[in-house]
Amino acid sequence: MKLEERLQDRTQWTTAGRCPVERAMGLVGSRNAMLAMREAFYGTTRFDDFAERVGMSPATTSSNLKALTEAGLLERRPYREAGTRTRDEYVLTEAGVDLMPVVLALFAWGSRHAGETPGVDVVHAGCGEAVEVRATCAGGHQLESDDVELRVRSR
Amino acid sequence: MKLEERLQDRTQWTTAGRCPVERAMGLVGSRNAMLAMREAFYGTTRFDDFAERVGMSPATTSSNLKALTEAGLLERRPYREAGTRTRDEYVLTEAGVDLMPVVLALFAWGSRHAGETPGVDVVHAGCGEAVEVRATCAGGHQLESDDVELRVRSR
DNA sequence: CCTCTGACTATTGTTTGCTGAAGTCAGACG
DNA sequence: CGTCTGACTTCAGCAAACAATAGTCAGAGG
Repeated sequence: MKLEERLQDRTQWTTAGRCPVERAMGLVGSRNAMLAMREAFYGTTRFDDFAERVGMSPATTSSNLKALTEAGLLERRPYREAGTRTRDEYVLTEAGVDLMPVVLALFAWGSRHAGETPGVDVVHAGCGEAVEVRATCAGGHQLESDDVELRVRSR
Repeated sequence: MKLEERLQDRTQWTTAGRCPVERAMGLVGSRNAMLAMREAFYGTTRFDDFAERVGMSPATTSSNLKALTEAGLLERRPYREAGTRTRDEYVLTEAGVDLMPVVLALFAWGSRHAGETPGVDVVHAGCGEAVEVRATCAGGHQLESDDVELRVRSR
């Protein structure tokens, strides 16, 4: 990765919450919060299912779902099954869906580098090929590490 | 995201460290560990620079760099500046470079959804266009959330 | 009205991540 | 030989994340 000249001295601007990576990690930076988002992508919507599938206590489930809802990644929506009362389910918002590249990139990295064979793959539903997460520019060109540059926002 | 039929009942397989996302979060799941990786992408290699730019104490810096090195994301390499003694620097390994999509995806998501304007953009060094992180299949097709499916690994 | 279920909340205690300050250690240089 | 610097390590302590258990609460069904 390259840095624009005036960013070379980065002791100043990287700290103190200026970095988007840092702010993102503040929201989904704990293990269970990220796993809750993973579950949301897997289609989980109910409180007890989040708790069981992530393997976290109800208290942790409650605080994580609340934090993710307040951050705008999940939305509470009332639903009703026949013969039961109205309940709330947690569904992904647009901002939540936007986090999918992060989760898929973690999945891909974990499959390649973190220990034993996972047993589960993420594939393109159409062609069955493995899903990869790549950086592209607006033109659609694939980028390598060296093609990426950090710049101060122009305006 | 879709799930293969035999994965529909996922109370079993999602827990107990079977998921690559979970294993990945075990390594870079803390805020400072991820920020240390961000710094490595920004070109930081020295102990004190990691500490200052991430904003973490030397103790935390030490344990994070050690953990990342043991996990194979960073590598210690001796270097020498004229007139000083030999020192070690921390450089990205191949596995470390592979994590770039995760960091870029967090950067992109944070820029769009996490609060104030970041002031810094990631762009394609060649054309200056913003970098996006997208899921693609091996054929290179861009995938939306609905195009992605989870399957049990065949062999 | 009582029970049952899904969805929580509250309490207690433990573990992990982190900070701040102080100390160590190797070797270049005066 | 003593100092200085970069790169750590050690220690004490705090705060957040988390687990385990128990309790609450709303409403449908009996």
